Amino acid sequence: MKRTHSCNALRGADQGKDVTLCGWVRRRRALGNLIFVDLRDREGITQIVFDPAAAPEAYEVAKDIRGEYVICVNGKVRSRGDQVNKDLPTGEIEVLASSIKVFNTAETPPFHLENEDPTDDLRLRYRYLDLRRAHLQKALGLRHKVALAVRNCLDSLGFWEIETPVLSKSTPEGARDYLVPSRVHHGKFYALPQSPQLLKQLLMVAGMDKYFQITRCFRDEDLRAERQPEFTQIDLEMSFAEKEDVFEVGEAVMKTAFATAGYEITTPFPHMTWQDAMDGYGSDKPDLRFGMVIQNVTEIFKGCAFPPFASAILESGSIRCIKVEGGATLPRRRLDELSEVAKKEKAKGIFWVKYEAEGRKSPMKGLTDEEWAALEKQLSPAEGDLILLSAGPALTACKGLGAVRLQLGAELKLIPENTFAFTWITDFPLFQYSEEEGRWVSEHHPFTSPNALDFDILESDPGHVRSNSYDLVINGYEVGSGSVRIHDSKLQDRIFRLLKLEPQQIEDRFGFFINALKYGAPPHAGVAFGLDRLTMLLTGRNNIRDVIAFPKTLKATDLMSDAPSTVSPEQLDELAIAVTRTEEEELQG
RNA sequence: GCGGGAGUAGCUCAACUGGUUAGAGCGCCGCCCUGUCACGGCGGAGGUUGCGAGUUCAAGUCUCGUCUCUCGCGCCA
Repeated sequence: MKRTHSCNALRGADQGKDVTLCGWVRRRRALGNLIFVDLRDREGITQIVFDPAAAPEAYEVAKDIRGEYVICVNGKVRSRGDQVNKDLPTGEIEVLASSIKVFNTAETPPFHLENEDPTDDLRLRYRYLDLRRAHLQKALGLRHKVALAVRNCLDSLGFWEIETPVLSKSTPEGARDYLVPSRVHHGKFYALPQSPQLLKQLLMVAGMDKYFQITRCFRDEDLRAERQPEFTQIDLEMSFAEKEDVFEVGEAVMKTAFATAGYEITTPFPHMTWQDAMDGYGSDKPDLRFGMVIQNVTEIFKGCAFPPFASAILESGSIRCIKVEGGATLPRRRLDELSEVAKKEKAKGIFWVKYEAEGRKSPMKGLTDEEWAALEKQLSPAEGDLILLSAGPALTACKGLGAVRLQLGAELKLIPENTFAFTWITDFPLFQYSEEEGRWVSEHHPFTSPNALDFDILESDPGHVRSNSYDLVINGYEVGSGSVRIHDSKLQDRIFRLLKLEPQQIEDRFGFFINALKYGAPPHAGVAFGLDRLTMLLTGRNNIRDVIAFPKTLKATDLMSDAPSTVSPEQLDELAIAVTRTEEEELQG
């Protein structure tokens, strides 16, 4: 029996057709001498009827089928008359079975495929069953469509998809690498790419002009809800391009991706400097779906007698605040909790002012009438509002309030559903001082071009050098990241030296790359978008696992196949590798 | 590495202040039922309360340790 239709294909107009459907038994309902089966495949559900009067042999077989059996049914489409099932696209019809073939039986699944998500470990252990569930089938279908549309979009813009190796060279600046031992060269290792960064730049040197690749990247770092050890990037690079050119391409890609999911979006996207993002939202990935912008009120409290403010200003700190509309109803206990949230970001805790019917209420004592008046002039609080203030170094005060802002945004339901707020964040600092390593390290990666305006302070004031880089932020998620690259080997060398890399280290790790820059490297720029996070946003989920077929746990294990696992002594010997301690030994102490 | 949450029947959960034989819904098995679609009715099976110690006359419940999953911080150029 060859399948003629999907389980979501048949409609009222198909009445009388002979069809063959294949799929899984979603549910069987036996009513004495009549059996209904909901047959499910990737596309949808069709009701099958087994009637002993019409097909006694098929009916006998159908008596014994159970949930998740794999069957093929031959039959005739017929109308359900006035018994339409409005919940199904195929609800107007059913198929009266004339014959049935059972391809395979199935054990009772360990969880209900129709209900809410069961616990995560169970889902991952039986991922092949979890994937039969509608939301995952939809997500993977959409992911495919998005990737396809993006490929076509980039092709139409003149980009070529070029593959780069997965077995590549370790580049210890940045995230931990996944290593692959070499059998041929004992003691040497390949690394799985954290991104195809250097190779795509070399493709620019090679004259490929416009490159893209939808490719897997690997980072051996601790995981989060939106972070997996291996993930897929829409990676692209273009020659003779400035950041505006990358924005244009990136916006075209986003427009295509969102259109695939049925969302019309507006381009170009707004821009915001890193400094403005930190000042206004306390984050380099601000969620712009709601307001509650952080304000600077330092000027108002210059010379203030309130000790926490006075000492903050004395230490050249800053006083920042947010106005929480309708927040005056928050109980004292909740305000204390929010203060803890701010403290987790190393802020000093927050002070509050409530505007109630009886008037202003606040534990802050010793503020003058002028100071109150100035604060209220700037924030114009209405009755029922709450003002939260944080004093201290500007960055930590903002980060603390930013964390509070996010919690309140969710708690007070200020975040509209099904909306997308896009922003390019620009002008990141190029370097960040690492106390741990006692040197400046790249904020982004060491191939990022500094802002030309800051060339002359590169060595003298590295902390204030801005980079020619940009992130695409959507709804508080970093969905893309890119930069204009350094294409001058002398400048690249200067950056490496500034990062205190030894000449020998530079030569060993990046020598081939610096060398390539000497052979006619064009100016170039690029960006990479996270396909997983993008699809996650498009499906309205908040976990990346829901758009990946076979994801790993937060501890980077695969519960289904039990990877990672031990290997045989023979395998290790062939690689000249000795395991000095195992997880089990470490656990025993 | 740090902090929070969860772990009780196949699944989702309940079990008060430590106290009877650890329950419910769904699922599963059997019988009945010709228009169901979360079918219905009757009956039944099913438990090492994650694991290990401890306190107690008595532990699902309290204490300590540990494992797994998860959320966040650090980390993630």
